[in-house]
Amino acid sequence: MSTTARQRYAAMAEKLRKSGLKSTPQRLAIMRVLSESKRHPSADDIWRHLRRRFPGISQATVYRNIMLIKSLGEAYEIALAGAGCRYDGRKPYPHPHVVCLECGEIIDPELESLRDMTREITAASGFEIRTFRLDFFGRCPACRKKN
Amino acid sequence: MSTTARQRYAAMAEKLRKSGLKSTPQRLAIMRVLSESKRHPSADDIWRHLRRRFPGISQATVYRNIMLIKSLGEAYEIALAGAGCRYDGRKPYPHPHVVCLECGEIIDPELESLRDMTREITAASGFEIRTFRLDFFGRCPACRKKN
DNA sequence: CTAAGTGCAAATGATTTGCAGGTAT
DNA sequence: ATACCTGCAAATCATTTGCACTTAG
Repeated sequence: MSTTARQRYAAMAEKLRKSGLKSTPQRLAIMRVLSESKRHPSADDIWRHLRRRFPGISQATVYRNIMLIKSLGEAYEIALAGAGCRYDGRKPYPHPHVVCLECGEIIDPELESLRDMTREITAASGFEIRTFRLDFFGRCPACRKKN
Repeated sequence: MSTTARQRYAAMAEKLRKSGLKSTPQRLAIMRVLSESKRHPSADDIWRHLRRRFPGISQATVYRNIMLIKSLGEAYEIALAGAGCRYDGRKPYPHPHVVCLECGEIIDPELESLRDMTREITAASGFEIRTFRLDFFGRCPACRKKN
């Protein structure tokens, strides 16, 4: 693993400090969850998790801070169809996902062909590509064995 | 153009008839809009459009019928982040989109590299890929000229 | 001190559902 | 005749916002 959770958290907290905004306990705790979670948690997941330590924390605070952290460029929003959004604080930039339709597992593949595809689109459409969303859905190796 | 709006509408209406469900005027009108619109309309767009001919039509009817048409395999839901869903009745199967961040235009590119990418994912992850969502966002040629 | 942040509850906006009356087959 | 449908309004669900009260710097 090239970047550790600790490093991600430090980078987030540092960016926050530099921004001049306040480092509240709730805000830092949300950053910690985002930096550590490999599960692409939803706002609700984060809220539930933090209620242990901050019994009175409100969902509004979680949403507001996720929004802030996104705007600092330190979290990436994954909008999977149907359900609400999920967030990735470990790779805070657009990247492809592969989602298992049976167990819900999400993996982040490295795709050599992504560069080619972007080029192909630019050539064919004349668009200047800024970002993307690229999700594949199927059955993971474990679920393929089960059935 | 390989398939005309007329052909798409006929295919939809035919599938509906075969399903044993009723061919109500509202339902057929929604199919007509979906088969003709190149704009990937939202449920609200369709509702607004149909209010001319059906002054009392409700949004619920539009939503219920879009859901039905989707389940017949005759429309494809495009879940763009932020805004609500939009629908494609002309290509009722998964396909990539390129969306202009400024004017909202959506085009459907043909991507040679999609096959390669699917292969690459299968090889790298062991997933059996069933479907995908693939959206690129940027600025269209017209908007690039403006600024 | 005081701008920024928080909790709470009410507001949103897209979509859905319950129900009573209509309509296609 | 009778399922299936429709319109209406109320209900969801995730997310956002207004407001009065804290708190970090």
